[in-house]
Amino acid sequence: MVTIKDIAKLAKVSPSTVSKALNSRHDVSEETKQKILEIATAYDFVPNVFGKNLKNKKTENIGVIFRRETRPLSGNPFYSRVLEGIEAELAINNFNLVLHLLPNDTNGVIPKMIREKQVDGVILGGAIHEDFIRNIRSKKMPMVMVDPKTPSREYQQILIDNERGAFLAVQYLVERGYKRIGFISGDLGRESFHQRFFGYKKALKVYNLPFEEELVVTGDLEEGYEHTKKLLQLRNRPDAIFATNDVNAIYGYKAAEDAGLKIPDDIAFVGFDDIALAKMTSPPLTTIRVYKEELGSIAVRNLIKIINDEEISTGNTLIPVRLIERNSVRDLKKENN
Amino acid sequence: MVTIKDIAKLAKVSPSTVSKALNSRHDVSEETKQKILEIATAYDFVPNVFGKNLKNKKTENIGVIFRRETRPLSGNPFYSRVLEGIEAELAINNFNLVLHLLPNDTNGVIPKMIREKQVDGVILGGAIHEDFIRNIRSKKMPMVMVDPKTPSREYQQILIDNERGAFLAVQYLVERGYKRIGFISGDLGRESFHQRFFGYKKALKVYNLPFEEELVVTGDLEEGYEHTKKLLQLRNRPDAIFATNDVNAIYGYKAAEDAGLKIPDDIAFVGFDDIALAKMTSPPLTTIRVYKEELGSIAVRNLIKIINDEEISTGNTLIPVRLIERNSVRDLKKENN
DNA sequence: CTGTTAGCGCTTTCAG
DNA sequence: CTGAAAGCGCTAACAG
Repeated sequence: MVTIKDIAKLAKVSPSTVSKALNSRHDVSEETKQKILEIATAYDFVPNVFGKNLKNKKTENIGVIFRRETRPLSGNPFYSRVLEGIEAELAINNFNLVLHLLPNDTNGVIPKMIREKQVDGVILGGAIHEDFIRNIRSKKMPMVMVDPKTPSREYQQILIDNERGAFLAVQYLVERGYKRIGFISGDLGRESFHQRFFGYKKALKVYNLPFEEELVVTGDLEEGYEHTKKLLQLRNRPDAIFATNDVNAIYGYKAAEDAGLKIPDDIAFVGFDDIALAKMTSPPLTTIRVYKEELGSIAVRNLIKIINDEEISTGNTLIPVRLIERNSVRDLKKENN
Repeated sequence: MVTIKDIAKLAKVSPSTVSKALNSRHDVSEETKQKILEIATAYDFVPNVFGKNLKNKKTENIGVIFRRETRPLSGNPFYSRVLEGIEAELAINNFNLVLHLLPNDTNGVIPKMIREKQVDGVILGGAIHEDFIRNIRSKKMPMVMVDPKTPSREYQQILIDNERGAFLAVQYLVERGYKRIGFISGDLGRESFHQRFFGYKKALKVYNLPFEEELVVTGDLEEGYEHTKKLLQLRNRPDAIFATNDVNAIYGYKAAEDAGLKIPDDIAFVGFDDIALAKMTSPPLTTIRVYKEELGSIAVRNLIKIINDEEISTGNTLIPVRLIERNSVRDLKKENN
């Protein structure tokens, strides 16, 4: 292991001069700096992070904490994409990504990396328990939350434009002639779903459609099958279903098929998230695209700003969404002409 | 930030005694040790990793490097599960997980964590380029490879029992009366697929079925649609298809449907991997289950042994597989009676 | 512009 | 059994 001392000896200067040269300080002559840099590269010198960090109290590590979802289908396709966005952005900014997955039974144990202060900041994602968040915050660690379970003004949050996404979905259906639009969703206690519900109601109001309690079924993240079944058993069943996540929509497909209905001929579906699977189903699912990598990338950029004190550590960032048209909705109006 | 010095002062002993007490050295009296430990907990003392590591040259970090696949569907469902297995096992062993995803255009740049020696060892996964692996090995970093693209005896590999898996799949079909079994796969240059091909041929031989070149179609990871289509256009089309990964099988479903065939009535499918999606398709896919978390967990355990010099750094570990019976194959024999 | 000195927090001799 | 001293690799303050 070649150290700064070795380089100093080779360059016939003092270690501090080497340090200055390597860190592009201004109090070194261009000449010696060049010589030192040459030798450093020649000997493949890499500064020891631990020596460095002991001094500057910077780790160049960012912690990423996601909740591990029980059902692999629900959490993964979404969060693994967010993670990719985070990873790419961190790599660009020369940070290491230290990953920790939280067991579902949030046992409140603070992860090693936080306890031992091995990260300069942390990004949280998924339905993380409030107690855990409070624990982290008590450590005064810079932090950013991606798609939080509950809203808060006490730390930075990167949010999906859920309300608008839901509005777009319902609007799309209404404009194509659908009038009884079912709503199936995971627990509305989760902020994202709550906002999507709000967008759904808002669209109904804007288009003068009645809001009917019986068309709303919510519960577990992946109960789309049961939810859809319930809606289909109504005396006056919906002609379309808006699912607040794609996984639920896809389970809904199955319920519709089992009930002998053809999609989109007998019933239309619109999802939310645009997971990879959405375009592989038959028919491919019309859905609201969430820019998952973007969420991750913005989270990183904001966190870095907080760490560098360039930005206050609260406030929200809203990531836009977009409707992706596929084949799970037909245009009733066009066909009626 | 409370340091070992502070604790020393509070306990009225020297810093070195505190260090000994905290590390359960034997040259401290039980009495002082207890006192120190009490104070340490009372003041919520956590040793500074950087001070520690500067001394011991241990980082308590393990690097995990996966190749980021272009098509999210192919790599993710498999590797994100392996990653979960790795994470859980590392957490148990009190290591941090430092994640790095390799761009597809392996630009040969060594990740920061390796360059700066911030990890004690590294786990590689996915179709990683040979040059990159060589680069890492030149750093003399302990390493373990999960499901390697190419075999090697120069480092530890954690392998799936691919040959047996493929054998089981084909055997299952043969025993149910299938005689013309198509084989669709990603590139056979990838070791896992090559072994599955071997298992396929072996089973045919054991059951005295002819091996027919025209029934084998290989290529890109997710060309299952095209591959299946090609097989279905044969004058004498196969009565079953064995796909070396579930994603291909599921694309194959679509090709079969588009050709007006019912699964499993007109054609049977068996996949490989058992990704979460496999049981959600219609019909649910019979496939070979790979214990993905297990792969990750074993990788970690072996790597730790290598780091601790308890095990030589070469050799393979084979993870067993199992056939999961669902509804994409019917029993031709039973029905013929 | 350069080098000396001190110190980040911890561990490890080694003398007492 | 305890503590003083030295040092891991690096940086910063301050003389020169």
